[in-house]
Amino acid sequence: MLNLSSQGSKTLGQNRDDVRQHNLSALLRMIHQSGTVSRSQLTTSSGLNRSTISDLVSELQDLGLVYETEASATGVGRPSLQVSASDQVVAFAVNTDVDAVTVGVVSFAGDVIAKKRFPTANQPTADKAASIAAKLINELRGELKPGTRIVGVGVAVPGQVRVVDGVIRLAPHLGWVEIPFGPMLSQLTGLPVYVDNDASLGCVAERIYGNAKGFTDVVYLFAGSGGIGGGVVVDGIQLRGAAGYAGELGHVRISANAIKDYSGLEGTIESLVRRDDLLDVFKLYAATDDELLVEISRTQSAKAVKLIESQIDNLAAALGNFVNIFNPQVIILGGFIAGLFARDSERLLAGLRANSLAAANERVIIREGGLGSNLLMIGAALLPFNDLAANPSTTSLYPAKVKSTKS
Amino acid sequence: MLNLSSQGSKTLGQNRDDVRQHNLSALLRMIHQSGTVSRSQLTTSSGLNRSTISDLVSELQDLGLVYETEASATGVGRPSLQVSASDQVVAFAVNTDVDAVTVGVVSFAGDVIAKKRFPTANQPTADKAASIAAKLINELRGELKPGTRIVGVGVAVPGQVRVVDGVIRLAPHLGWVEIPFGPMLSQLTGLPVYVDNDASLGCVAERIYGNAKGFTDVVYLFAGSGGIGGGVVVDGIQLRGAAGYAGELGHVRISANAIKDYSGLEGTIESLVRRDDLLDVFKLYAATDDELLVEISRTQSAKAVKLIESQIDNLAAALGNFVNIFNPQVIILGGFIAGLFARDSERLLAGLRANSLAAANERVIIREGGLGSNLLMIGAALLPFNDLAANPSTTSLYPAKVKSTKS
DNA sequence: ATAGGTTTGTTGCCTGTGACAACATAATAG
DNA sequence: CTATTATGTTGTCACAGGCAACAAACCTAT
Repeated sequence: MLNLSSQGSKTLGQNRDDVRQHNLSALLRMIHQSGTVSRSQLTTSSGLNRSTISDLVSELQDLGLVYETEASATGVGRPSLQVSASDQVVAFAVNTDVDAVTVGVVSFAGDVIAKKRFPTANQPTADKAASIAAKLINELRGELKPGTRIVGVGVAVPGQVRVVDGVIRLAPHLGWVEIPFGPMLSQLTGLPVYVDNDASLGCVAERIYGNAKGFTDVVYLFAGSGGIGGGVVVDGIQLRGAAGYAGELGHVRISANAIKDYSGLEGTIESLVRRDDLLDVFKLYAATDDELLVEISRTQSAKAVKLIESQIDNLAAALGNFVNIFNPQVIILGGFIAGLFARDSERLLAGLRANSLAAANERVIIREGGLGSNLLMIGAALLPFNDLAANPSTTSLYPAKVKSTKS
Repeated sequence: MLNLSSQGSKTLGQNRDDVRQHNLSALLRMIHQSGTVSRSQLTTSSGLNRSTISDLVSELQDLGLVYETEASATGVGRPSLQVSASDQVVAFAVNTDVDAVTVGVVSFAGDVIAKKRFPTANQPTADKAASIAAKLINELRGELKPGTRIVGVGVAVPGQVRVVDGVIRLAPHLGWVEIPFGPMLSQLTGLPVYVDNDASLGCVAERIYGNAKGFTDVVYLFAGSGGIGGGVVVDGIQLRGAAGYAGELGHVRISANAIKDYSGLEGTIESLVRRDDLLDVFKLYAATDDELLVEISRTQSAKAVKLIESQIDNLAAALGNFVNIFNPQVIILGGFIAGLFARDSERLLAGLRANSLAAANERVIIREGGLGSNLLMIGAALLPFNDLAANPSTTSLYPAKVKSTKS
């Protein structure tokens, strides 16, 4: 019941059935990512014929994945029909964090319909987290409108995930090692479960719905209480590597410093740009990100400023590396490092220029993330949705109400 | 006359003509990369029907790109026809280096048919290099067998290249800045010219013909007198980035050290793992790579050993970063760093483990490059050949003998 | 040798898919 | 109200690949 998403298209040969699937899939992906598109837009951007689009869209409609509405006229000529992603098709998004398990319902149109957060006293064990997630999923499943169909469950985990089989190899903050979380949750819910690293999913979410929308080459860096995670999109495709561990940007070494990070590596960004250090200097304990960002932006304390400048310099060195390695169009910053950038963007940009090749850094755009608290819900839900978009006519969907418990 | 190779397949829609092109292209790529394949192998690995393969192969044959031969029987059943890449179709490969301009003739089958090296006293200017390259190309062009057809010219440059238009942004060792080398050479030869970074091309060459053959996720690192360059293949596709500057692995910072590398960046691998330092300690001046490798392998001098160990440790830190970032299946080392690995592979592997996440490093294979002195010839020739393979029926070829000079 | 089995090449026919053209429909412009 | 423009719809067509039947070339066994 565990699926692996096929994103790298290695179509060596292509028989004729594949063409239909490919076109169906391409259209569905466009509709999914836009939410709503007109049929004429689909025609122009796909290069297919009007009549073909008509045929394909009605097939997607028959599958219940999209619906058409008449649009009010905007110009000359007959107004084109608007095609929208169905809000009757949903995925569950799960985020297992140190202090809570969060489950959301995300529609195929990209909206977070519902969200439940279950706080935990300490880091939950994997078993505990799985049963909490399953419980929340079942509650939310019961609250769905009748007729709603479920694609599957996407899980965002702060750790290294073997994507093919949903095994969490190491989640240092949770203390999880070699946990087959995907199969576990699949067993409990009877739904297909997909698991990936949280920052990688954040990157993909920002690329499709957020501040990296429209770019093909994106570097994403997220810094939270659990260290620094990263994600990369190369030529429009998520960087996964051989087994799915690629994009561990927080553990990139930039210094011979012997301070270790949460995964035991020395001199990495994660070890040098620490949220706790900021909290210490501000004498804040257990602050929210918003409170921390306010302090970063307004502090005048010499000690705090010095720390901030040091963190900016280290961040700049790391970003310089990423620019040399990936030559991205845009770098998205999430978490408190976005605050560092906001505090002194000139210093960060100067450091970036000093640490990277001119040709590669001359056009890089640095931005904060744009998706806020729904980032991981949207990102995790993209896992099942991507699989649906890849095989629109063969992916099986699951009903809102559970009739019989099947494993 | 300057072409840009289309490797990232962003086929949103797909009309029916595209299918034929796609299949033709897929077959041709298989034949190109294998040199010779049987038709039955093409059938099984493409998934297409026997009759379709027959049809497609005869079209490729009509285009003069491949030819068929009868094979001696190897087992039960009718022996399958062998399909080979034509050796009547060639590309020129150019390498502009500090001490010479080298031009080779590479057949579509992957063999280096001829090679001419033109030594230069100092670093040549770009104009000089272009005219030398054009002269060598014209000489070699005259020596081609009649009937040979030319796909184009591929240029490997030690520097940052904007791939789309063949402009060399910065080649520090050559002292070239903002040189439209592609258009210049295209003007002089009347042939389409493709330009890319040398190490990136080396990576692709190793992946297709060398020691990374068959792998989809490859990191390549080459260290020579001109510093350290890198190339990356992700999910079977060359990492290029937004403008083609991606993969500058030599300029990745691993230390806060203030030593600058050839591009002016501090604390990078290129600044810490230097060929000149080794030459100094061995009291070698202007040694060849082979001589240097012998010294590295046999030296017992305490000072030399200490330097080697320090270089290995720095190399390990860099490779650890790449493992965390790319999660590759294999890392290929070229130049004198292959000698470092051979000298003490245990130390390098231990350092790699200390500097990367266990999940990502557990299956990495480290190897030396396998293509030797023809590496860059083969790599550069892949640029025009890739374009040919992408559009087999529409790419125009050029005759061996120049009838009229056309710009 | 000869027959039978196996694998592959070839040929003719069929099917599915998208292109295309003609027409219908719905908006704007005057 | 007509002309123009853009889009949806319908029927026909072309073409690529699948498929089945047959032929060809190899091996093995008797």
